[in-house]
Amino acid sequence: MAKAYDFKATEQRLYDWWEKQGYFKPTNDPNEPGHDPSRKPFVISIPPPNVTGELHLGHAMFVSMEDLMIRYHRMLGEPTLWVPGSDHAGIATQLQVEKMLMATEEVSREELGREKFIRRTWEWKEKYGGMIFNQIRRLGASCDWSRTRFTLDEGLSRAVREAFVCLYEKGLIYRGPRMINWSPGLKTAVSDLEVEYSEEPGTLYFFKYMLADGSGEFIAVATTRPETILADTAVAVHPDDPRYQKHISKMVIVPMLGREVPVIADEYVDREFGTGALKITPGHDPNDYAIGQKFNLPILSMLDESARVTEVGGPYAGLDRFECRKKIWADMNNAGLVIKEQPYTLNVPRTQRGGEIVEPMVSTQWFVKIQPLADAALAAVKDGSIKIVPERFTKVYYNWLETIQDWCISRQLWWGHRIPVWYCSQCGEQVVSRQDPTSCQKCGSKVLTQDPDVLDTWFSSGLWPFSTLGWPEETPDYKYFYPTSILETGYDILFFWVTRMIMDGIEFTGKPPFHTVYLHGLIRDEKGTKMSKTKGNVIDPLGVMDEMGTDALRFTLLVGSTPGNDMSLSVKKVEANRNFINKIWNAGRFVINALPNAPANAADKPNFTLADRWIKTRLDQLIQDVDRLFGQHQYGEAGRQIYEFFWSEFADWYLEITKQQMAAGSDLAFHTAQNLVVIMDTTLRLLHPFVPFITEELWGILRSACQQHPANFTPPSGWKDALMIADWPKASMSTPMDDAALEDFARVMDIVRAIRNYRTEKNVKPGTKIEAMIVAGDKKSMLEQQAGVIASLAHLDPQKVLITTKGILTSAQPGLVVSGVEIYLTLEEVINREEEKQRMQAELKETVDQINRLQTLLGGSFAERAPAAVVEKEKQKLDAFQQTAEKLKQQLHSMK
RNA sequence: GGGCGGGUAGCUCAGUUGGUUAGAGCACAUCUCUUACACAGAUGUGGUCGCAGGUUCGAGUCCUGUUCCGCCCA
Repeated sequence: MAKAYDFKATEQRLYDWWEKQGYFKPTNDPNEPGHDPSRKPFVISIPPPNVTGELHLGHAMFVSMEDLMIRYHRMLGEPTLWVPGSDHAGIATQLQVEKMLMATEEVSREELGREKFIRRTWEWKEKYGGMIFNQIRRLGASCDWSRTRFTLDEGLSRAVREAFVCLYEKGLIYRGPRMINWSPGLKTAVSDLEVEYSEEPGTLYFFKYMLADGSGEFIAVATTRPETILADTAVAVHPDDPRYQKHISKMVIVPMLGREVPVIADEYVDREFGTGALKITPGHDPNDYAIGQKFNLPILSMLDESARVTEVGGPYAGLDRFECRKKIWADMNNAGLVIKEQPYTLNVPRTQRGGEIVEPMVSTQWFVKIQPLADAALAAVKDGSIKIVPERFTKVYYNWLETIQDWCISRQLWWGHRIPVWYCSQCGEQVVSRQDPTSCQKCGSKVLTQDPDVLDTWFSSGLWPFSTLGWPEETPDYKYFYPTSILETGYDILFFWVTRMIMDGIEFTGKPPFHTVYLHGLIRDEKGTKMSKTKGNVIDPLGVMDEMGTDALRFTLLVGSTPGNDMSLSVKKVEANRNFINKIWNAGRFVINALPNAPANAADKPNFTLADRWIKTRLDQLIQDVDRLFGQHQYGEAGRQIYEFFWSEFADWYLEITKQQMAAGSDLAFHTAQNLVVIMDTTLRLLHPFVPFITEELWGILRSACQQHPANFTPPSGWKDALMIADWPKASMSTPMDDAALEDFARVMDIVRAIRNYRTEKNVKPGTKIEAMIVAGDKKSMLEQQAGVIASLAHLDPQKVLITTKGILTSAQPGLVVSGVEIYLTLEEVINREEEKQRMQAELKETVDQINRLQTLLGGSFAERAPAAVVEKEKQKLDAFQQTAEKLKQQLHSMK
């Protein structure tokens, strides 16, 4: 075995082997004979990455997290399925392909035409769409690739149609002109969720709305967008505002256009803002739209799909929206209508993709009437059918669903699921159909035109947990694996995706699509800022894996994060975990190399040493803790505990001690070897969901090393063909735990640490073996048995370690007092009596401080009110401190 | 404006039924190539747990207020 773990020589090989062996496929497959439907499966559907996507840390996070869950449940023996797939990402993909076509062939989408463009996009998808999957494989993802799905596949497209038609038939989908968010660059509508607001410096423009009665009076109005004056259809004031009451119901003149519009009164108007008078543009502002509806105002659209001024804008027609703003303001200035300008912070709506300014516009689009679906989704969480982890997101979920608006689902794109609606050019009938119709159902005309729009990508993603399993067909997969178990994803797509899946799941299948939603945090750079390409602070997970290995990255992501909280990632952290991986390797190497040195068999039953008992007890505790933490979705904490156990207890202490036990030969060596195998095997199992590669590799070597040994050292559950399908550990020992072993070993550790500390303080070379006497009182026999252990770990001369009941000092030697025992080290050459006295006095002072603290504590109401066990614990501490103080005093006295 | 999260060692972060001397990694200092590992071992330095109150025998942990940072929603 190599001295350091070589992940490069391991990862790909193991992954291919796992896959070839079929381990990623579920056991108890419903499509195979002998399927038992009563066994409960564990199922996750992957959050589908975009086909355009390249692996980033967000992917690495969810893959690591979900693979952990999947591997854990697989080892628990459950039929386990992780369904992979990707989504077609309408806008992103279309943009990418357009860009590519422009760059390589200088041809635009429009020049190519819809059909050809779609064909080219499919070609592009076939070529590059699998890239992300290969990158996900590198992370060790144990998903069932034979069940890979894509949202535009035939089956999933059928699901989309079914869903659309179902909703339509129930009256939950409608089409009509509404105020929507329009992206002039992409020339499509986007949903409310796809708009992000950013605070930006802008200007508040004050101007005059002249009264139409020729009186020369005017109403001063402030706006952030002067160009929209062109589409104003009213001026609104507050009904109780004394400044404007006299103007209510009069007409005013739209600047530059001369149209007359009414002055209306509505309590919506904020008297404090601007001048207290508001221009109303129902065609270009969501709030004004609502007022327009209320007062039945005409809606004027002064911008076209490219955000250029329409004929509504009269002389300004044809201008871009921002050019128009400048021009009209200049003209108004010349006309004496301008009052002033003042700096103002705007809340600018921008598209999530591309970042251009979104234009609120009235447009005819398709919508889902969402409230009925939202109500059901709310109920599912409220009644506990679905649990959200961490729980605090439940509130966010409620709040969003309670204030939800109808969902604009049509997009003016080509890449996506085309809306299954046809219009008859003869009679104007609207045909909504699961199958492409050949003739109009009303007049029989064969001249039908399909709606040109496609559906929002999230419309298909919302069906994902069941569409991937075959719905609307009642396939064996759907029947057995649906509903799924846990939905794991980042909290940033709680609204986009999670709530939609819940709504759709309940609506279409009658069941919540999963029982638990686990949300992880976002990954930021080491300064805690969001990673972005423009900032150049992106850490590429592939690069990290190339450098440090997959396991190091996975462990960092899994253990460095707590549920729902963002984490910052730095290469340093990954490096630390790379070191841990190497530690595992070397500990494993030690165990494996120890096996040939163990005798072929033992003459007697094991007579476990204190160290053996201690480590096994600790292992049992660990197993229990890990199970408990996994049960609470505290995966990171579980990983930290395994790490601590492995490094600070197993490797630092137990392995060191077994060197002696192995060297002793005979039965002790045999049972030690066996014990080493048990601990190693068990920790590898516990670690496997976190770091699958190193553990699988090492476990395989361990297994063959065991099998080469005459005694075989077979674990109770036998050797499986692979660790990834091996059994999850069970705590072996009965309760109560071996508390005596924990306590005694803690004492041994204290003694060893005290001696090491003292040696370092006195600059004793590690090679110098020193003589020691330990005055152990009633711990004599226990410590006598541990004398060898203490000697070797503390570098004492094993021939000259004396354990006694009482101190029999030949000379006044300085001693250490720890854990109720006194330690006298023979270090004549380095002893400075004054120094020693000072050290001991300092220790005594500290001890006395503790005694005082505890006496005060125990003398107060604590002793009466606190639980007896807690009080007892403190009493024991006091007792120990008192003994220590007594011993220190005696020693100081004898040094005089 | 409403909601949520965070503020713990120089840095990055754990600390989930409140238990009385608050942990890790990194960094730093000293020593050691002791036959698993220098991607290591040993030892050490370092914290009034944002601030102010409160509940409690006991608060990093619960409550109230407050400040700063971040996020989400409107």
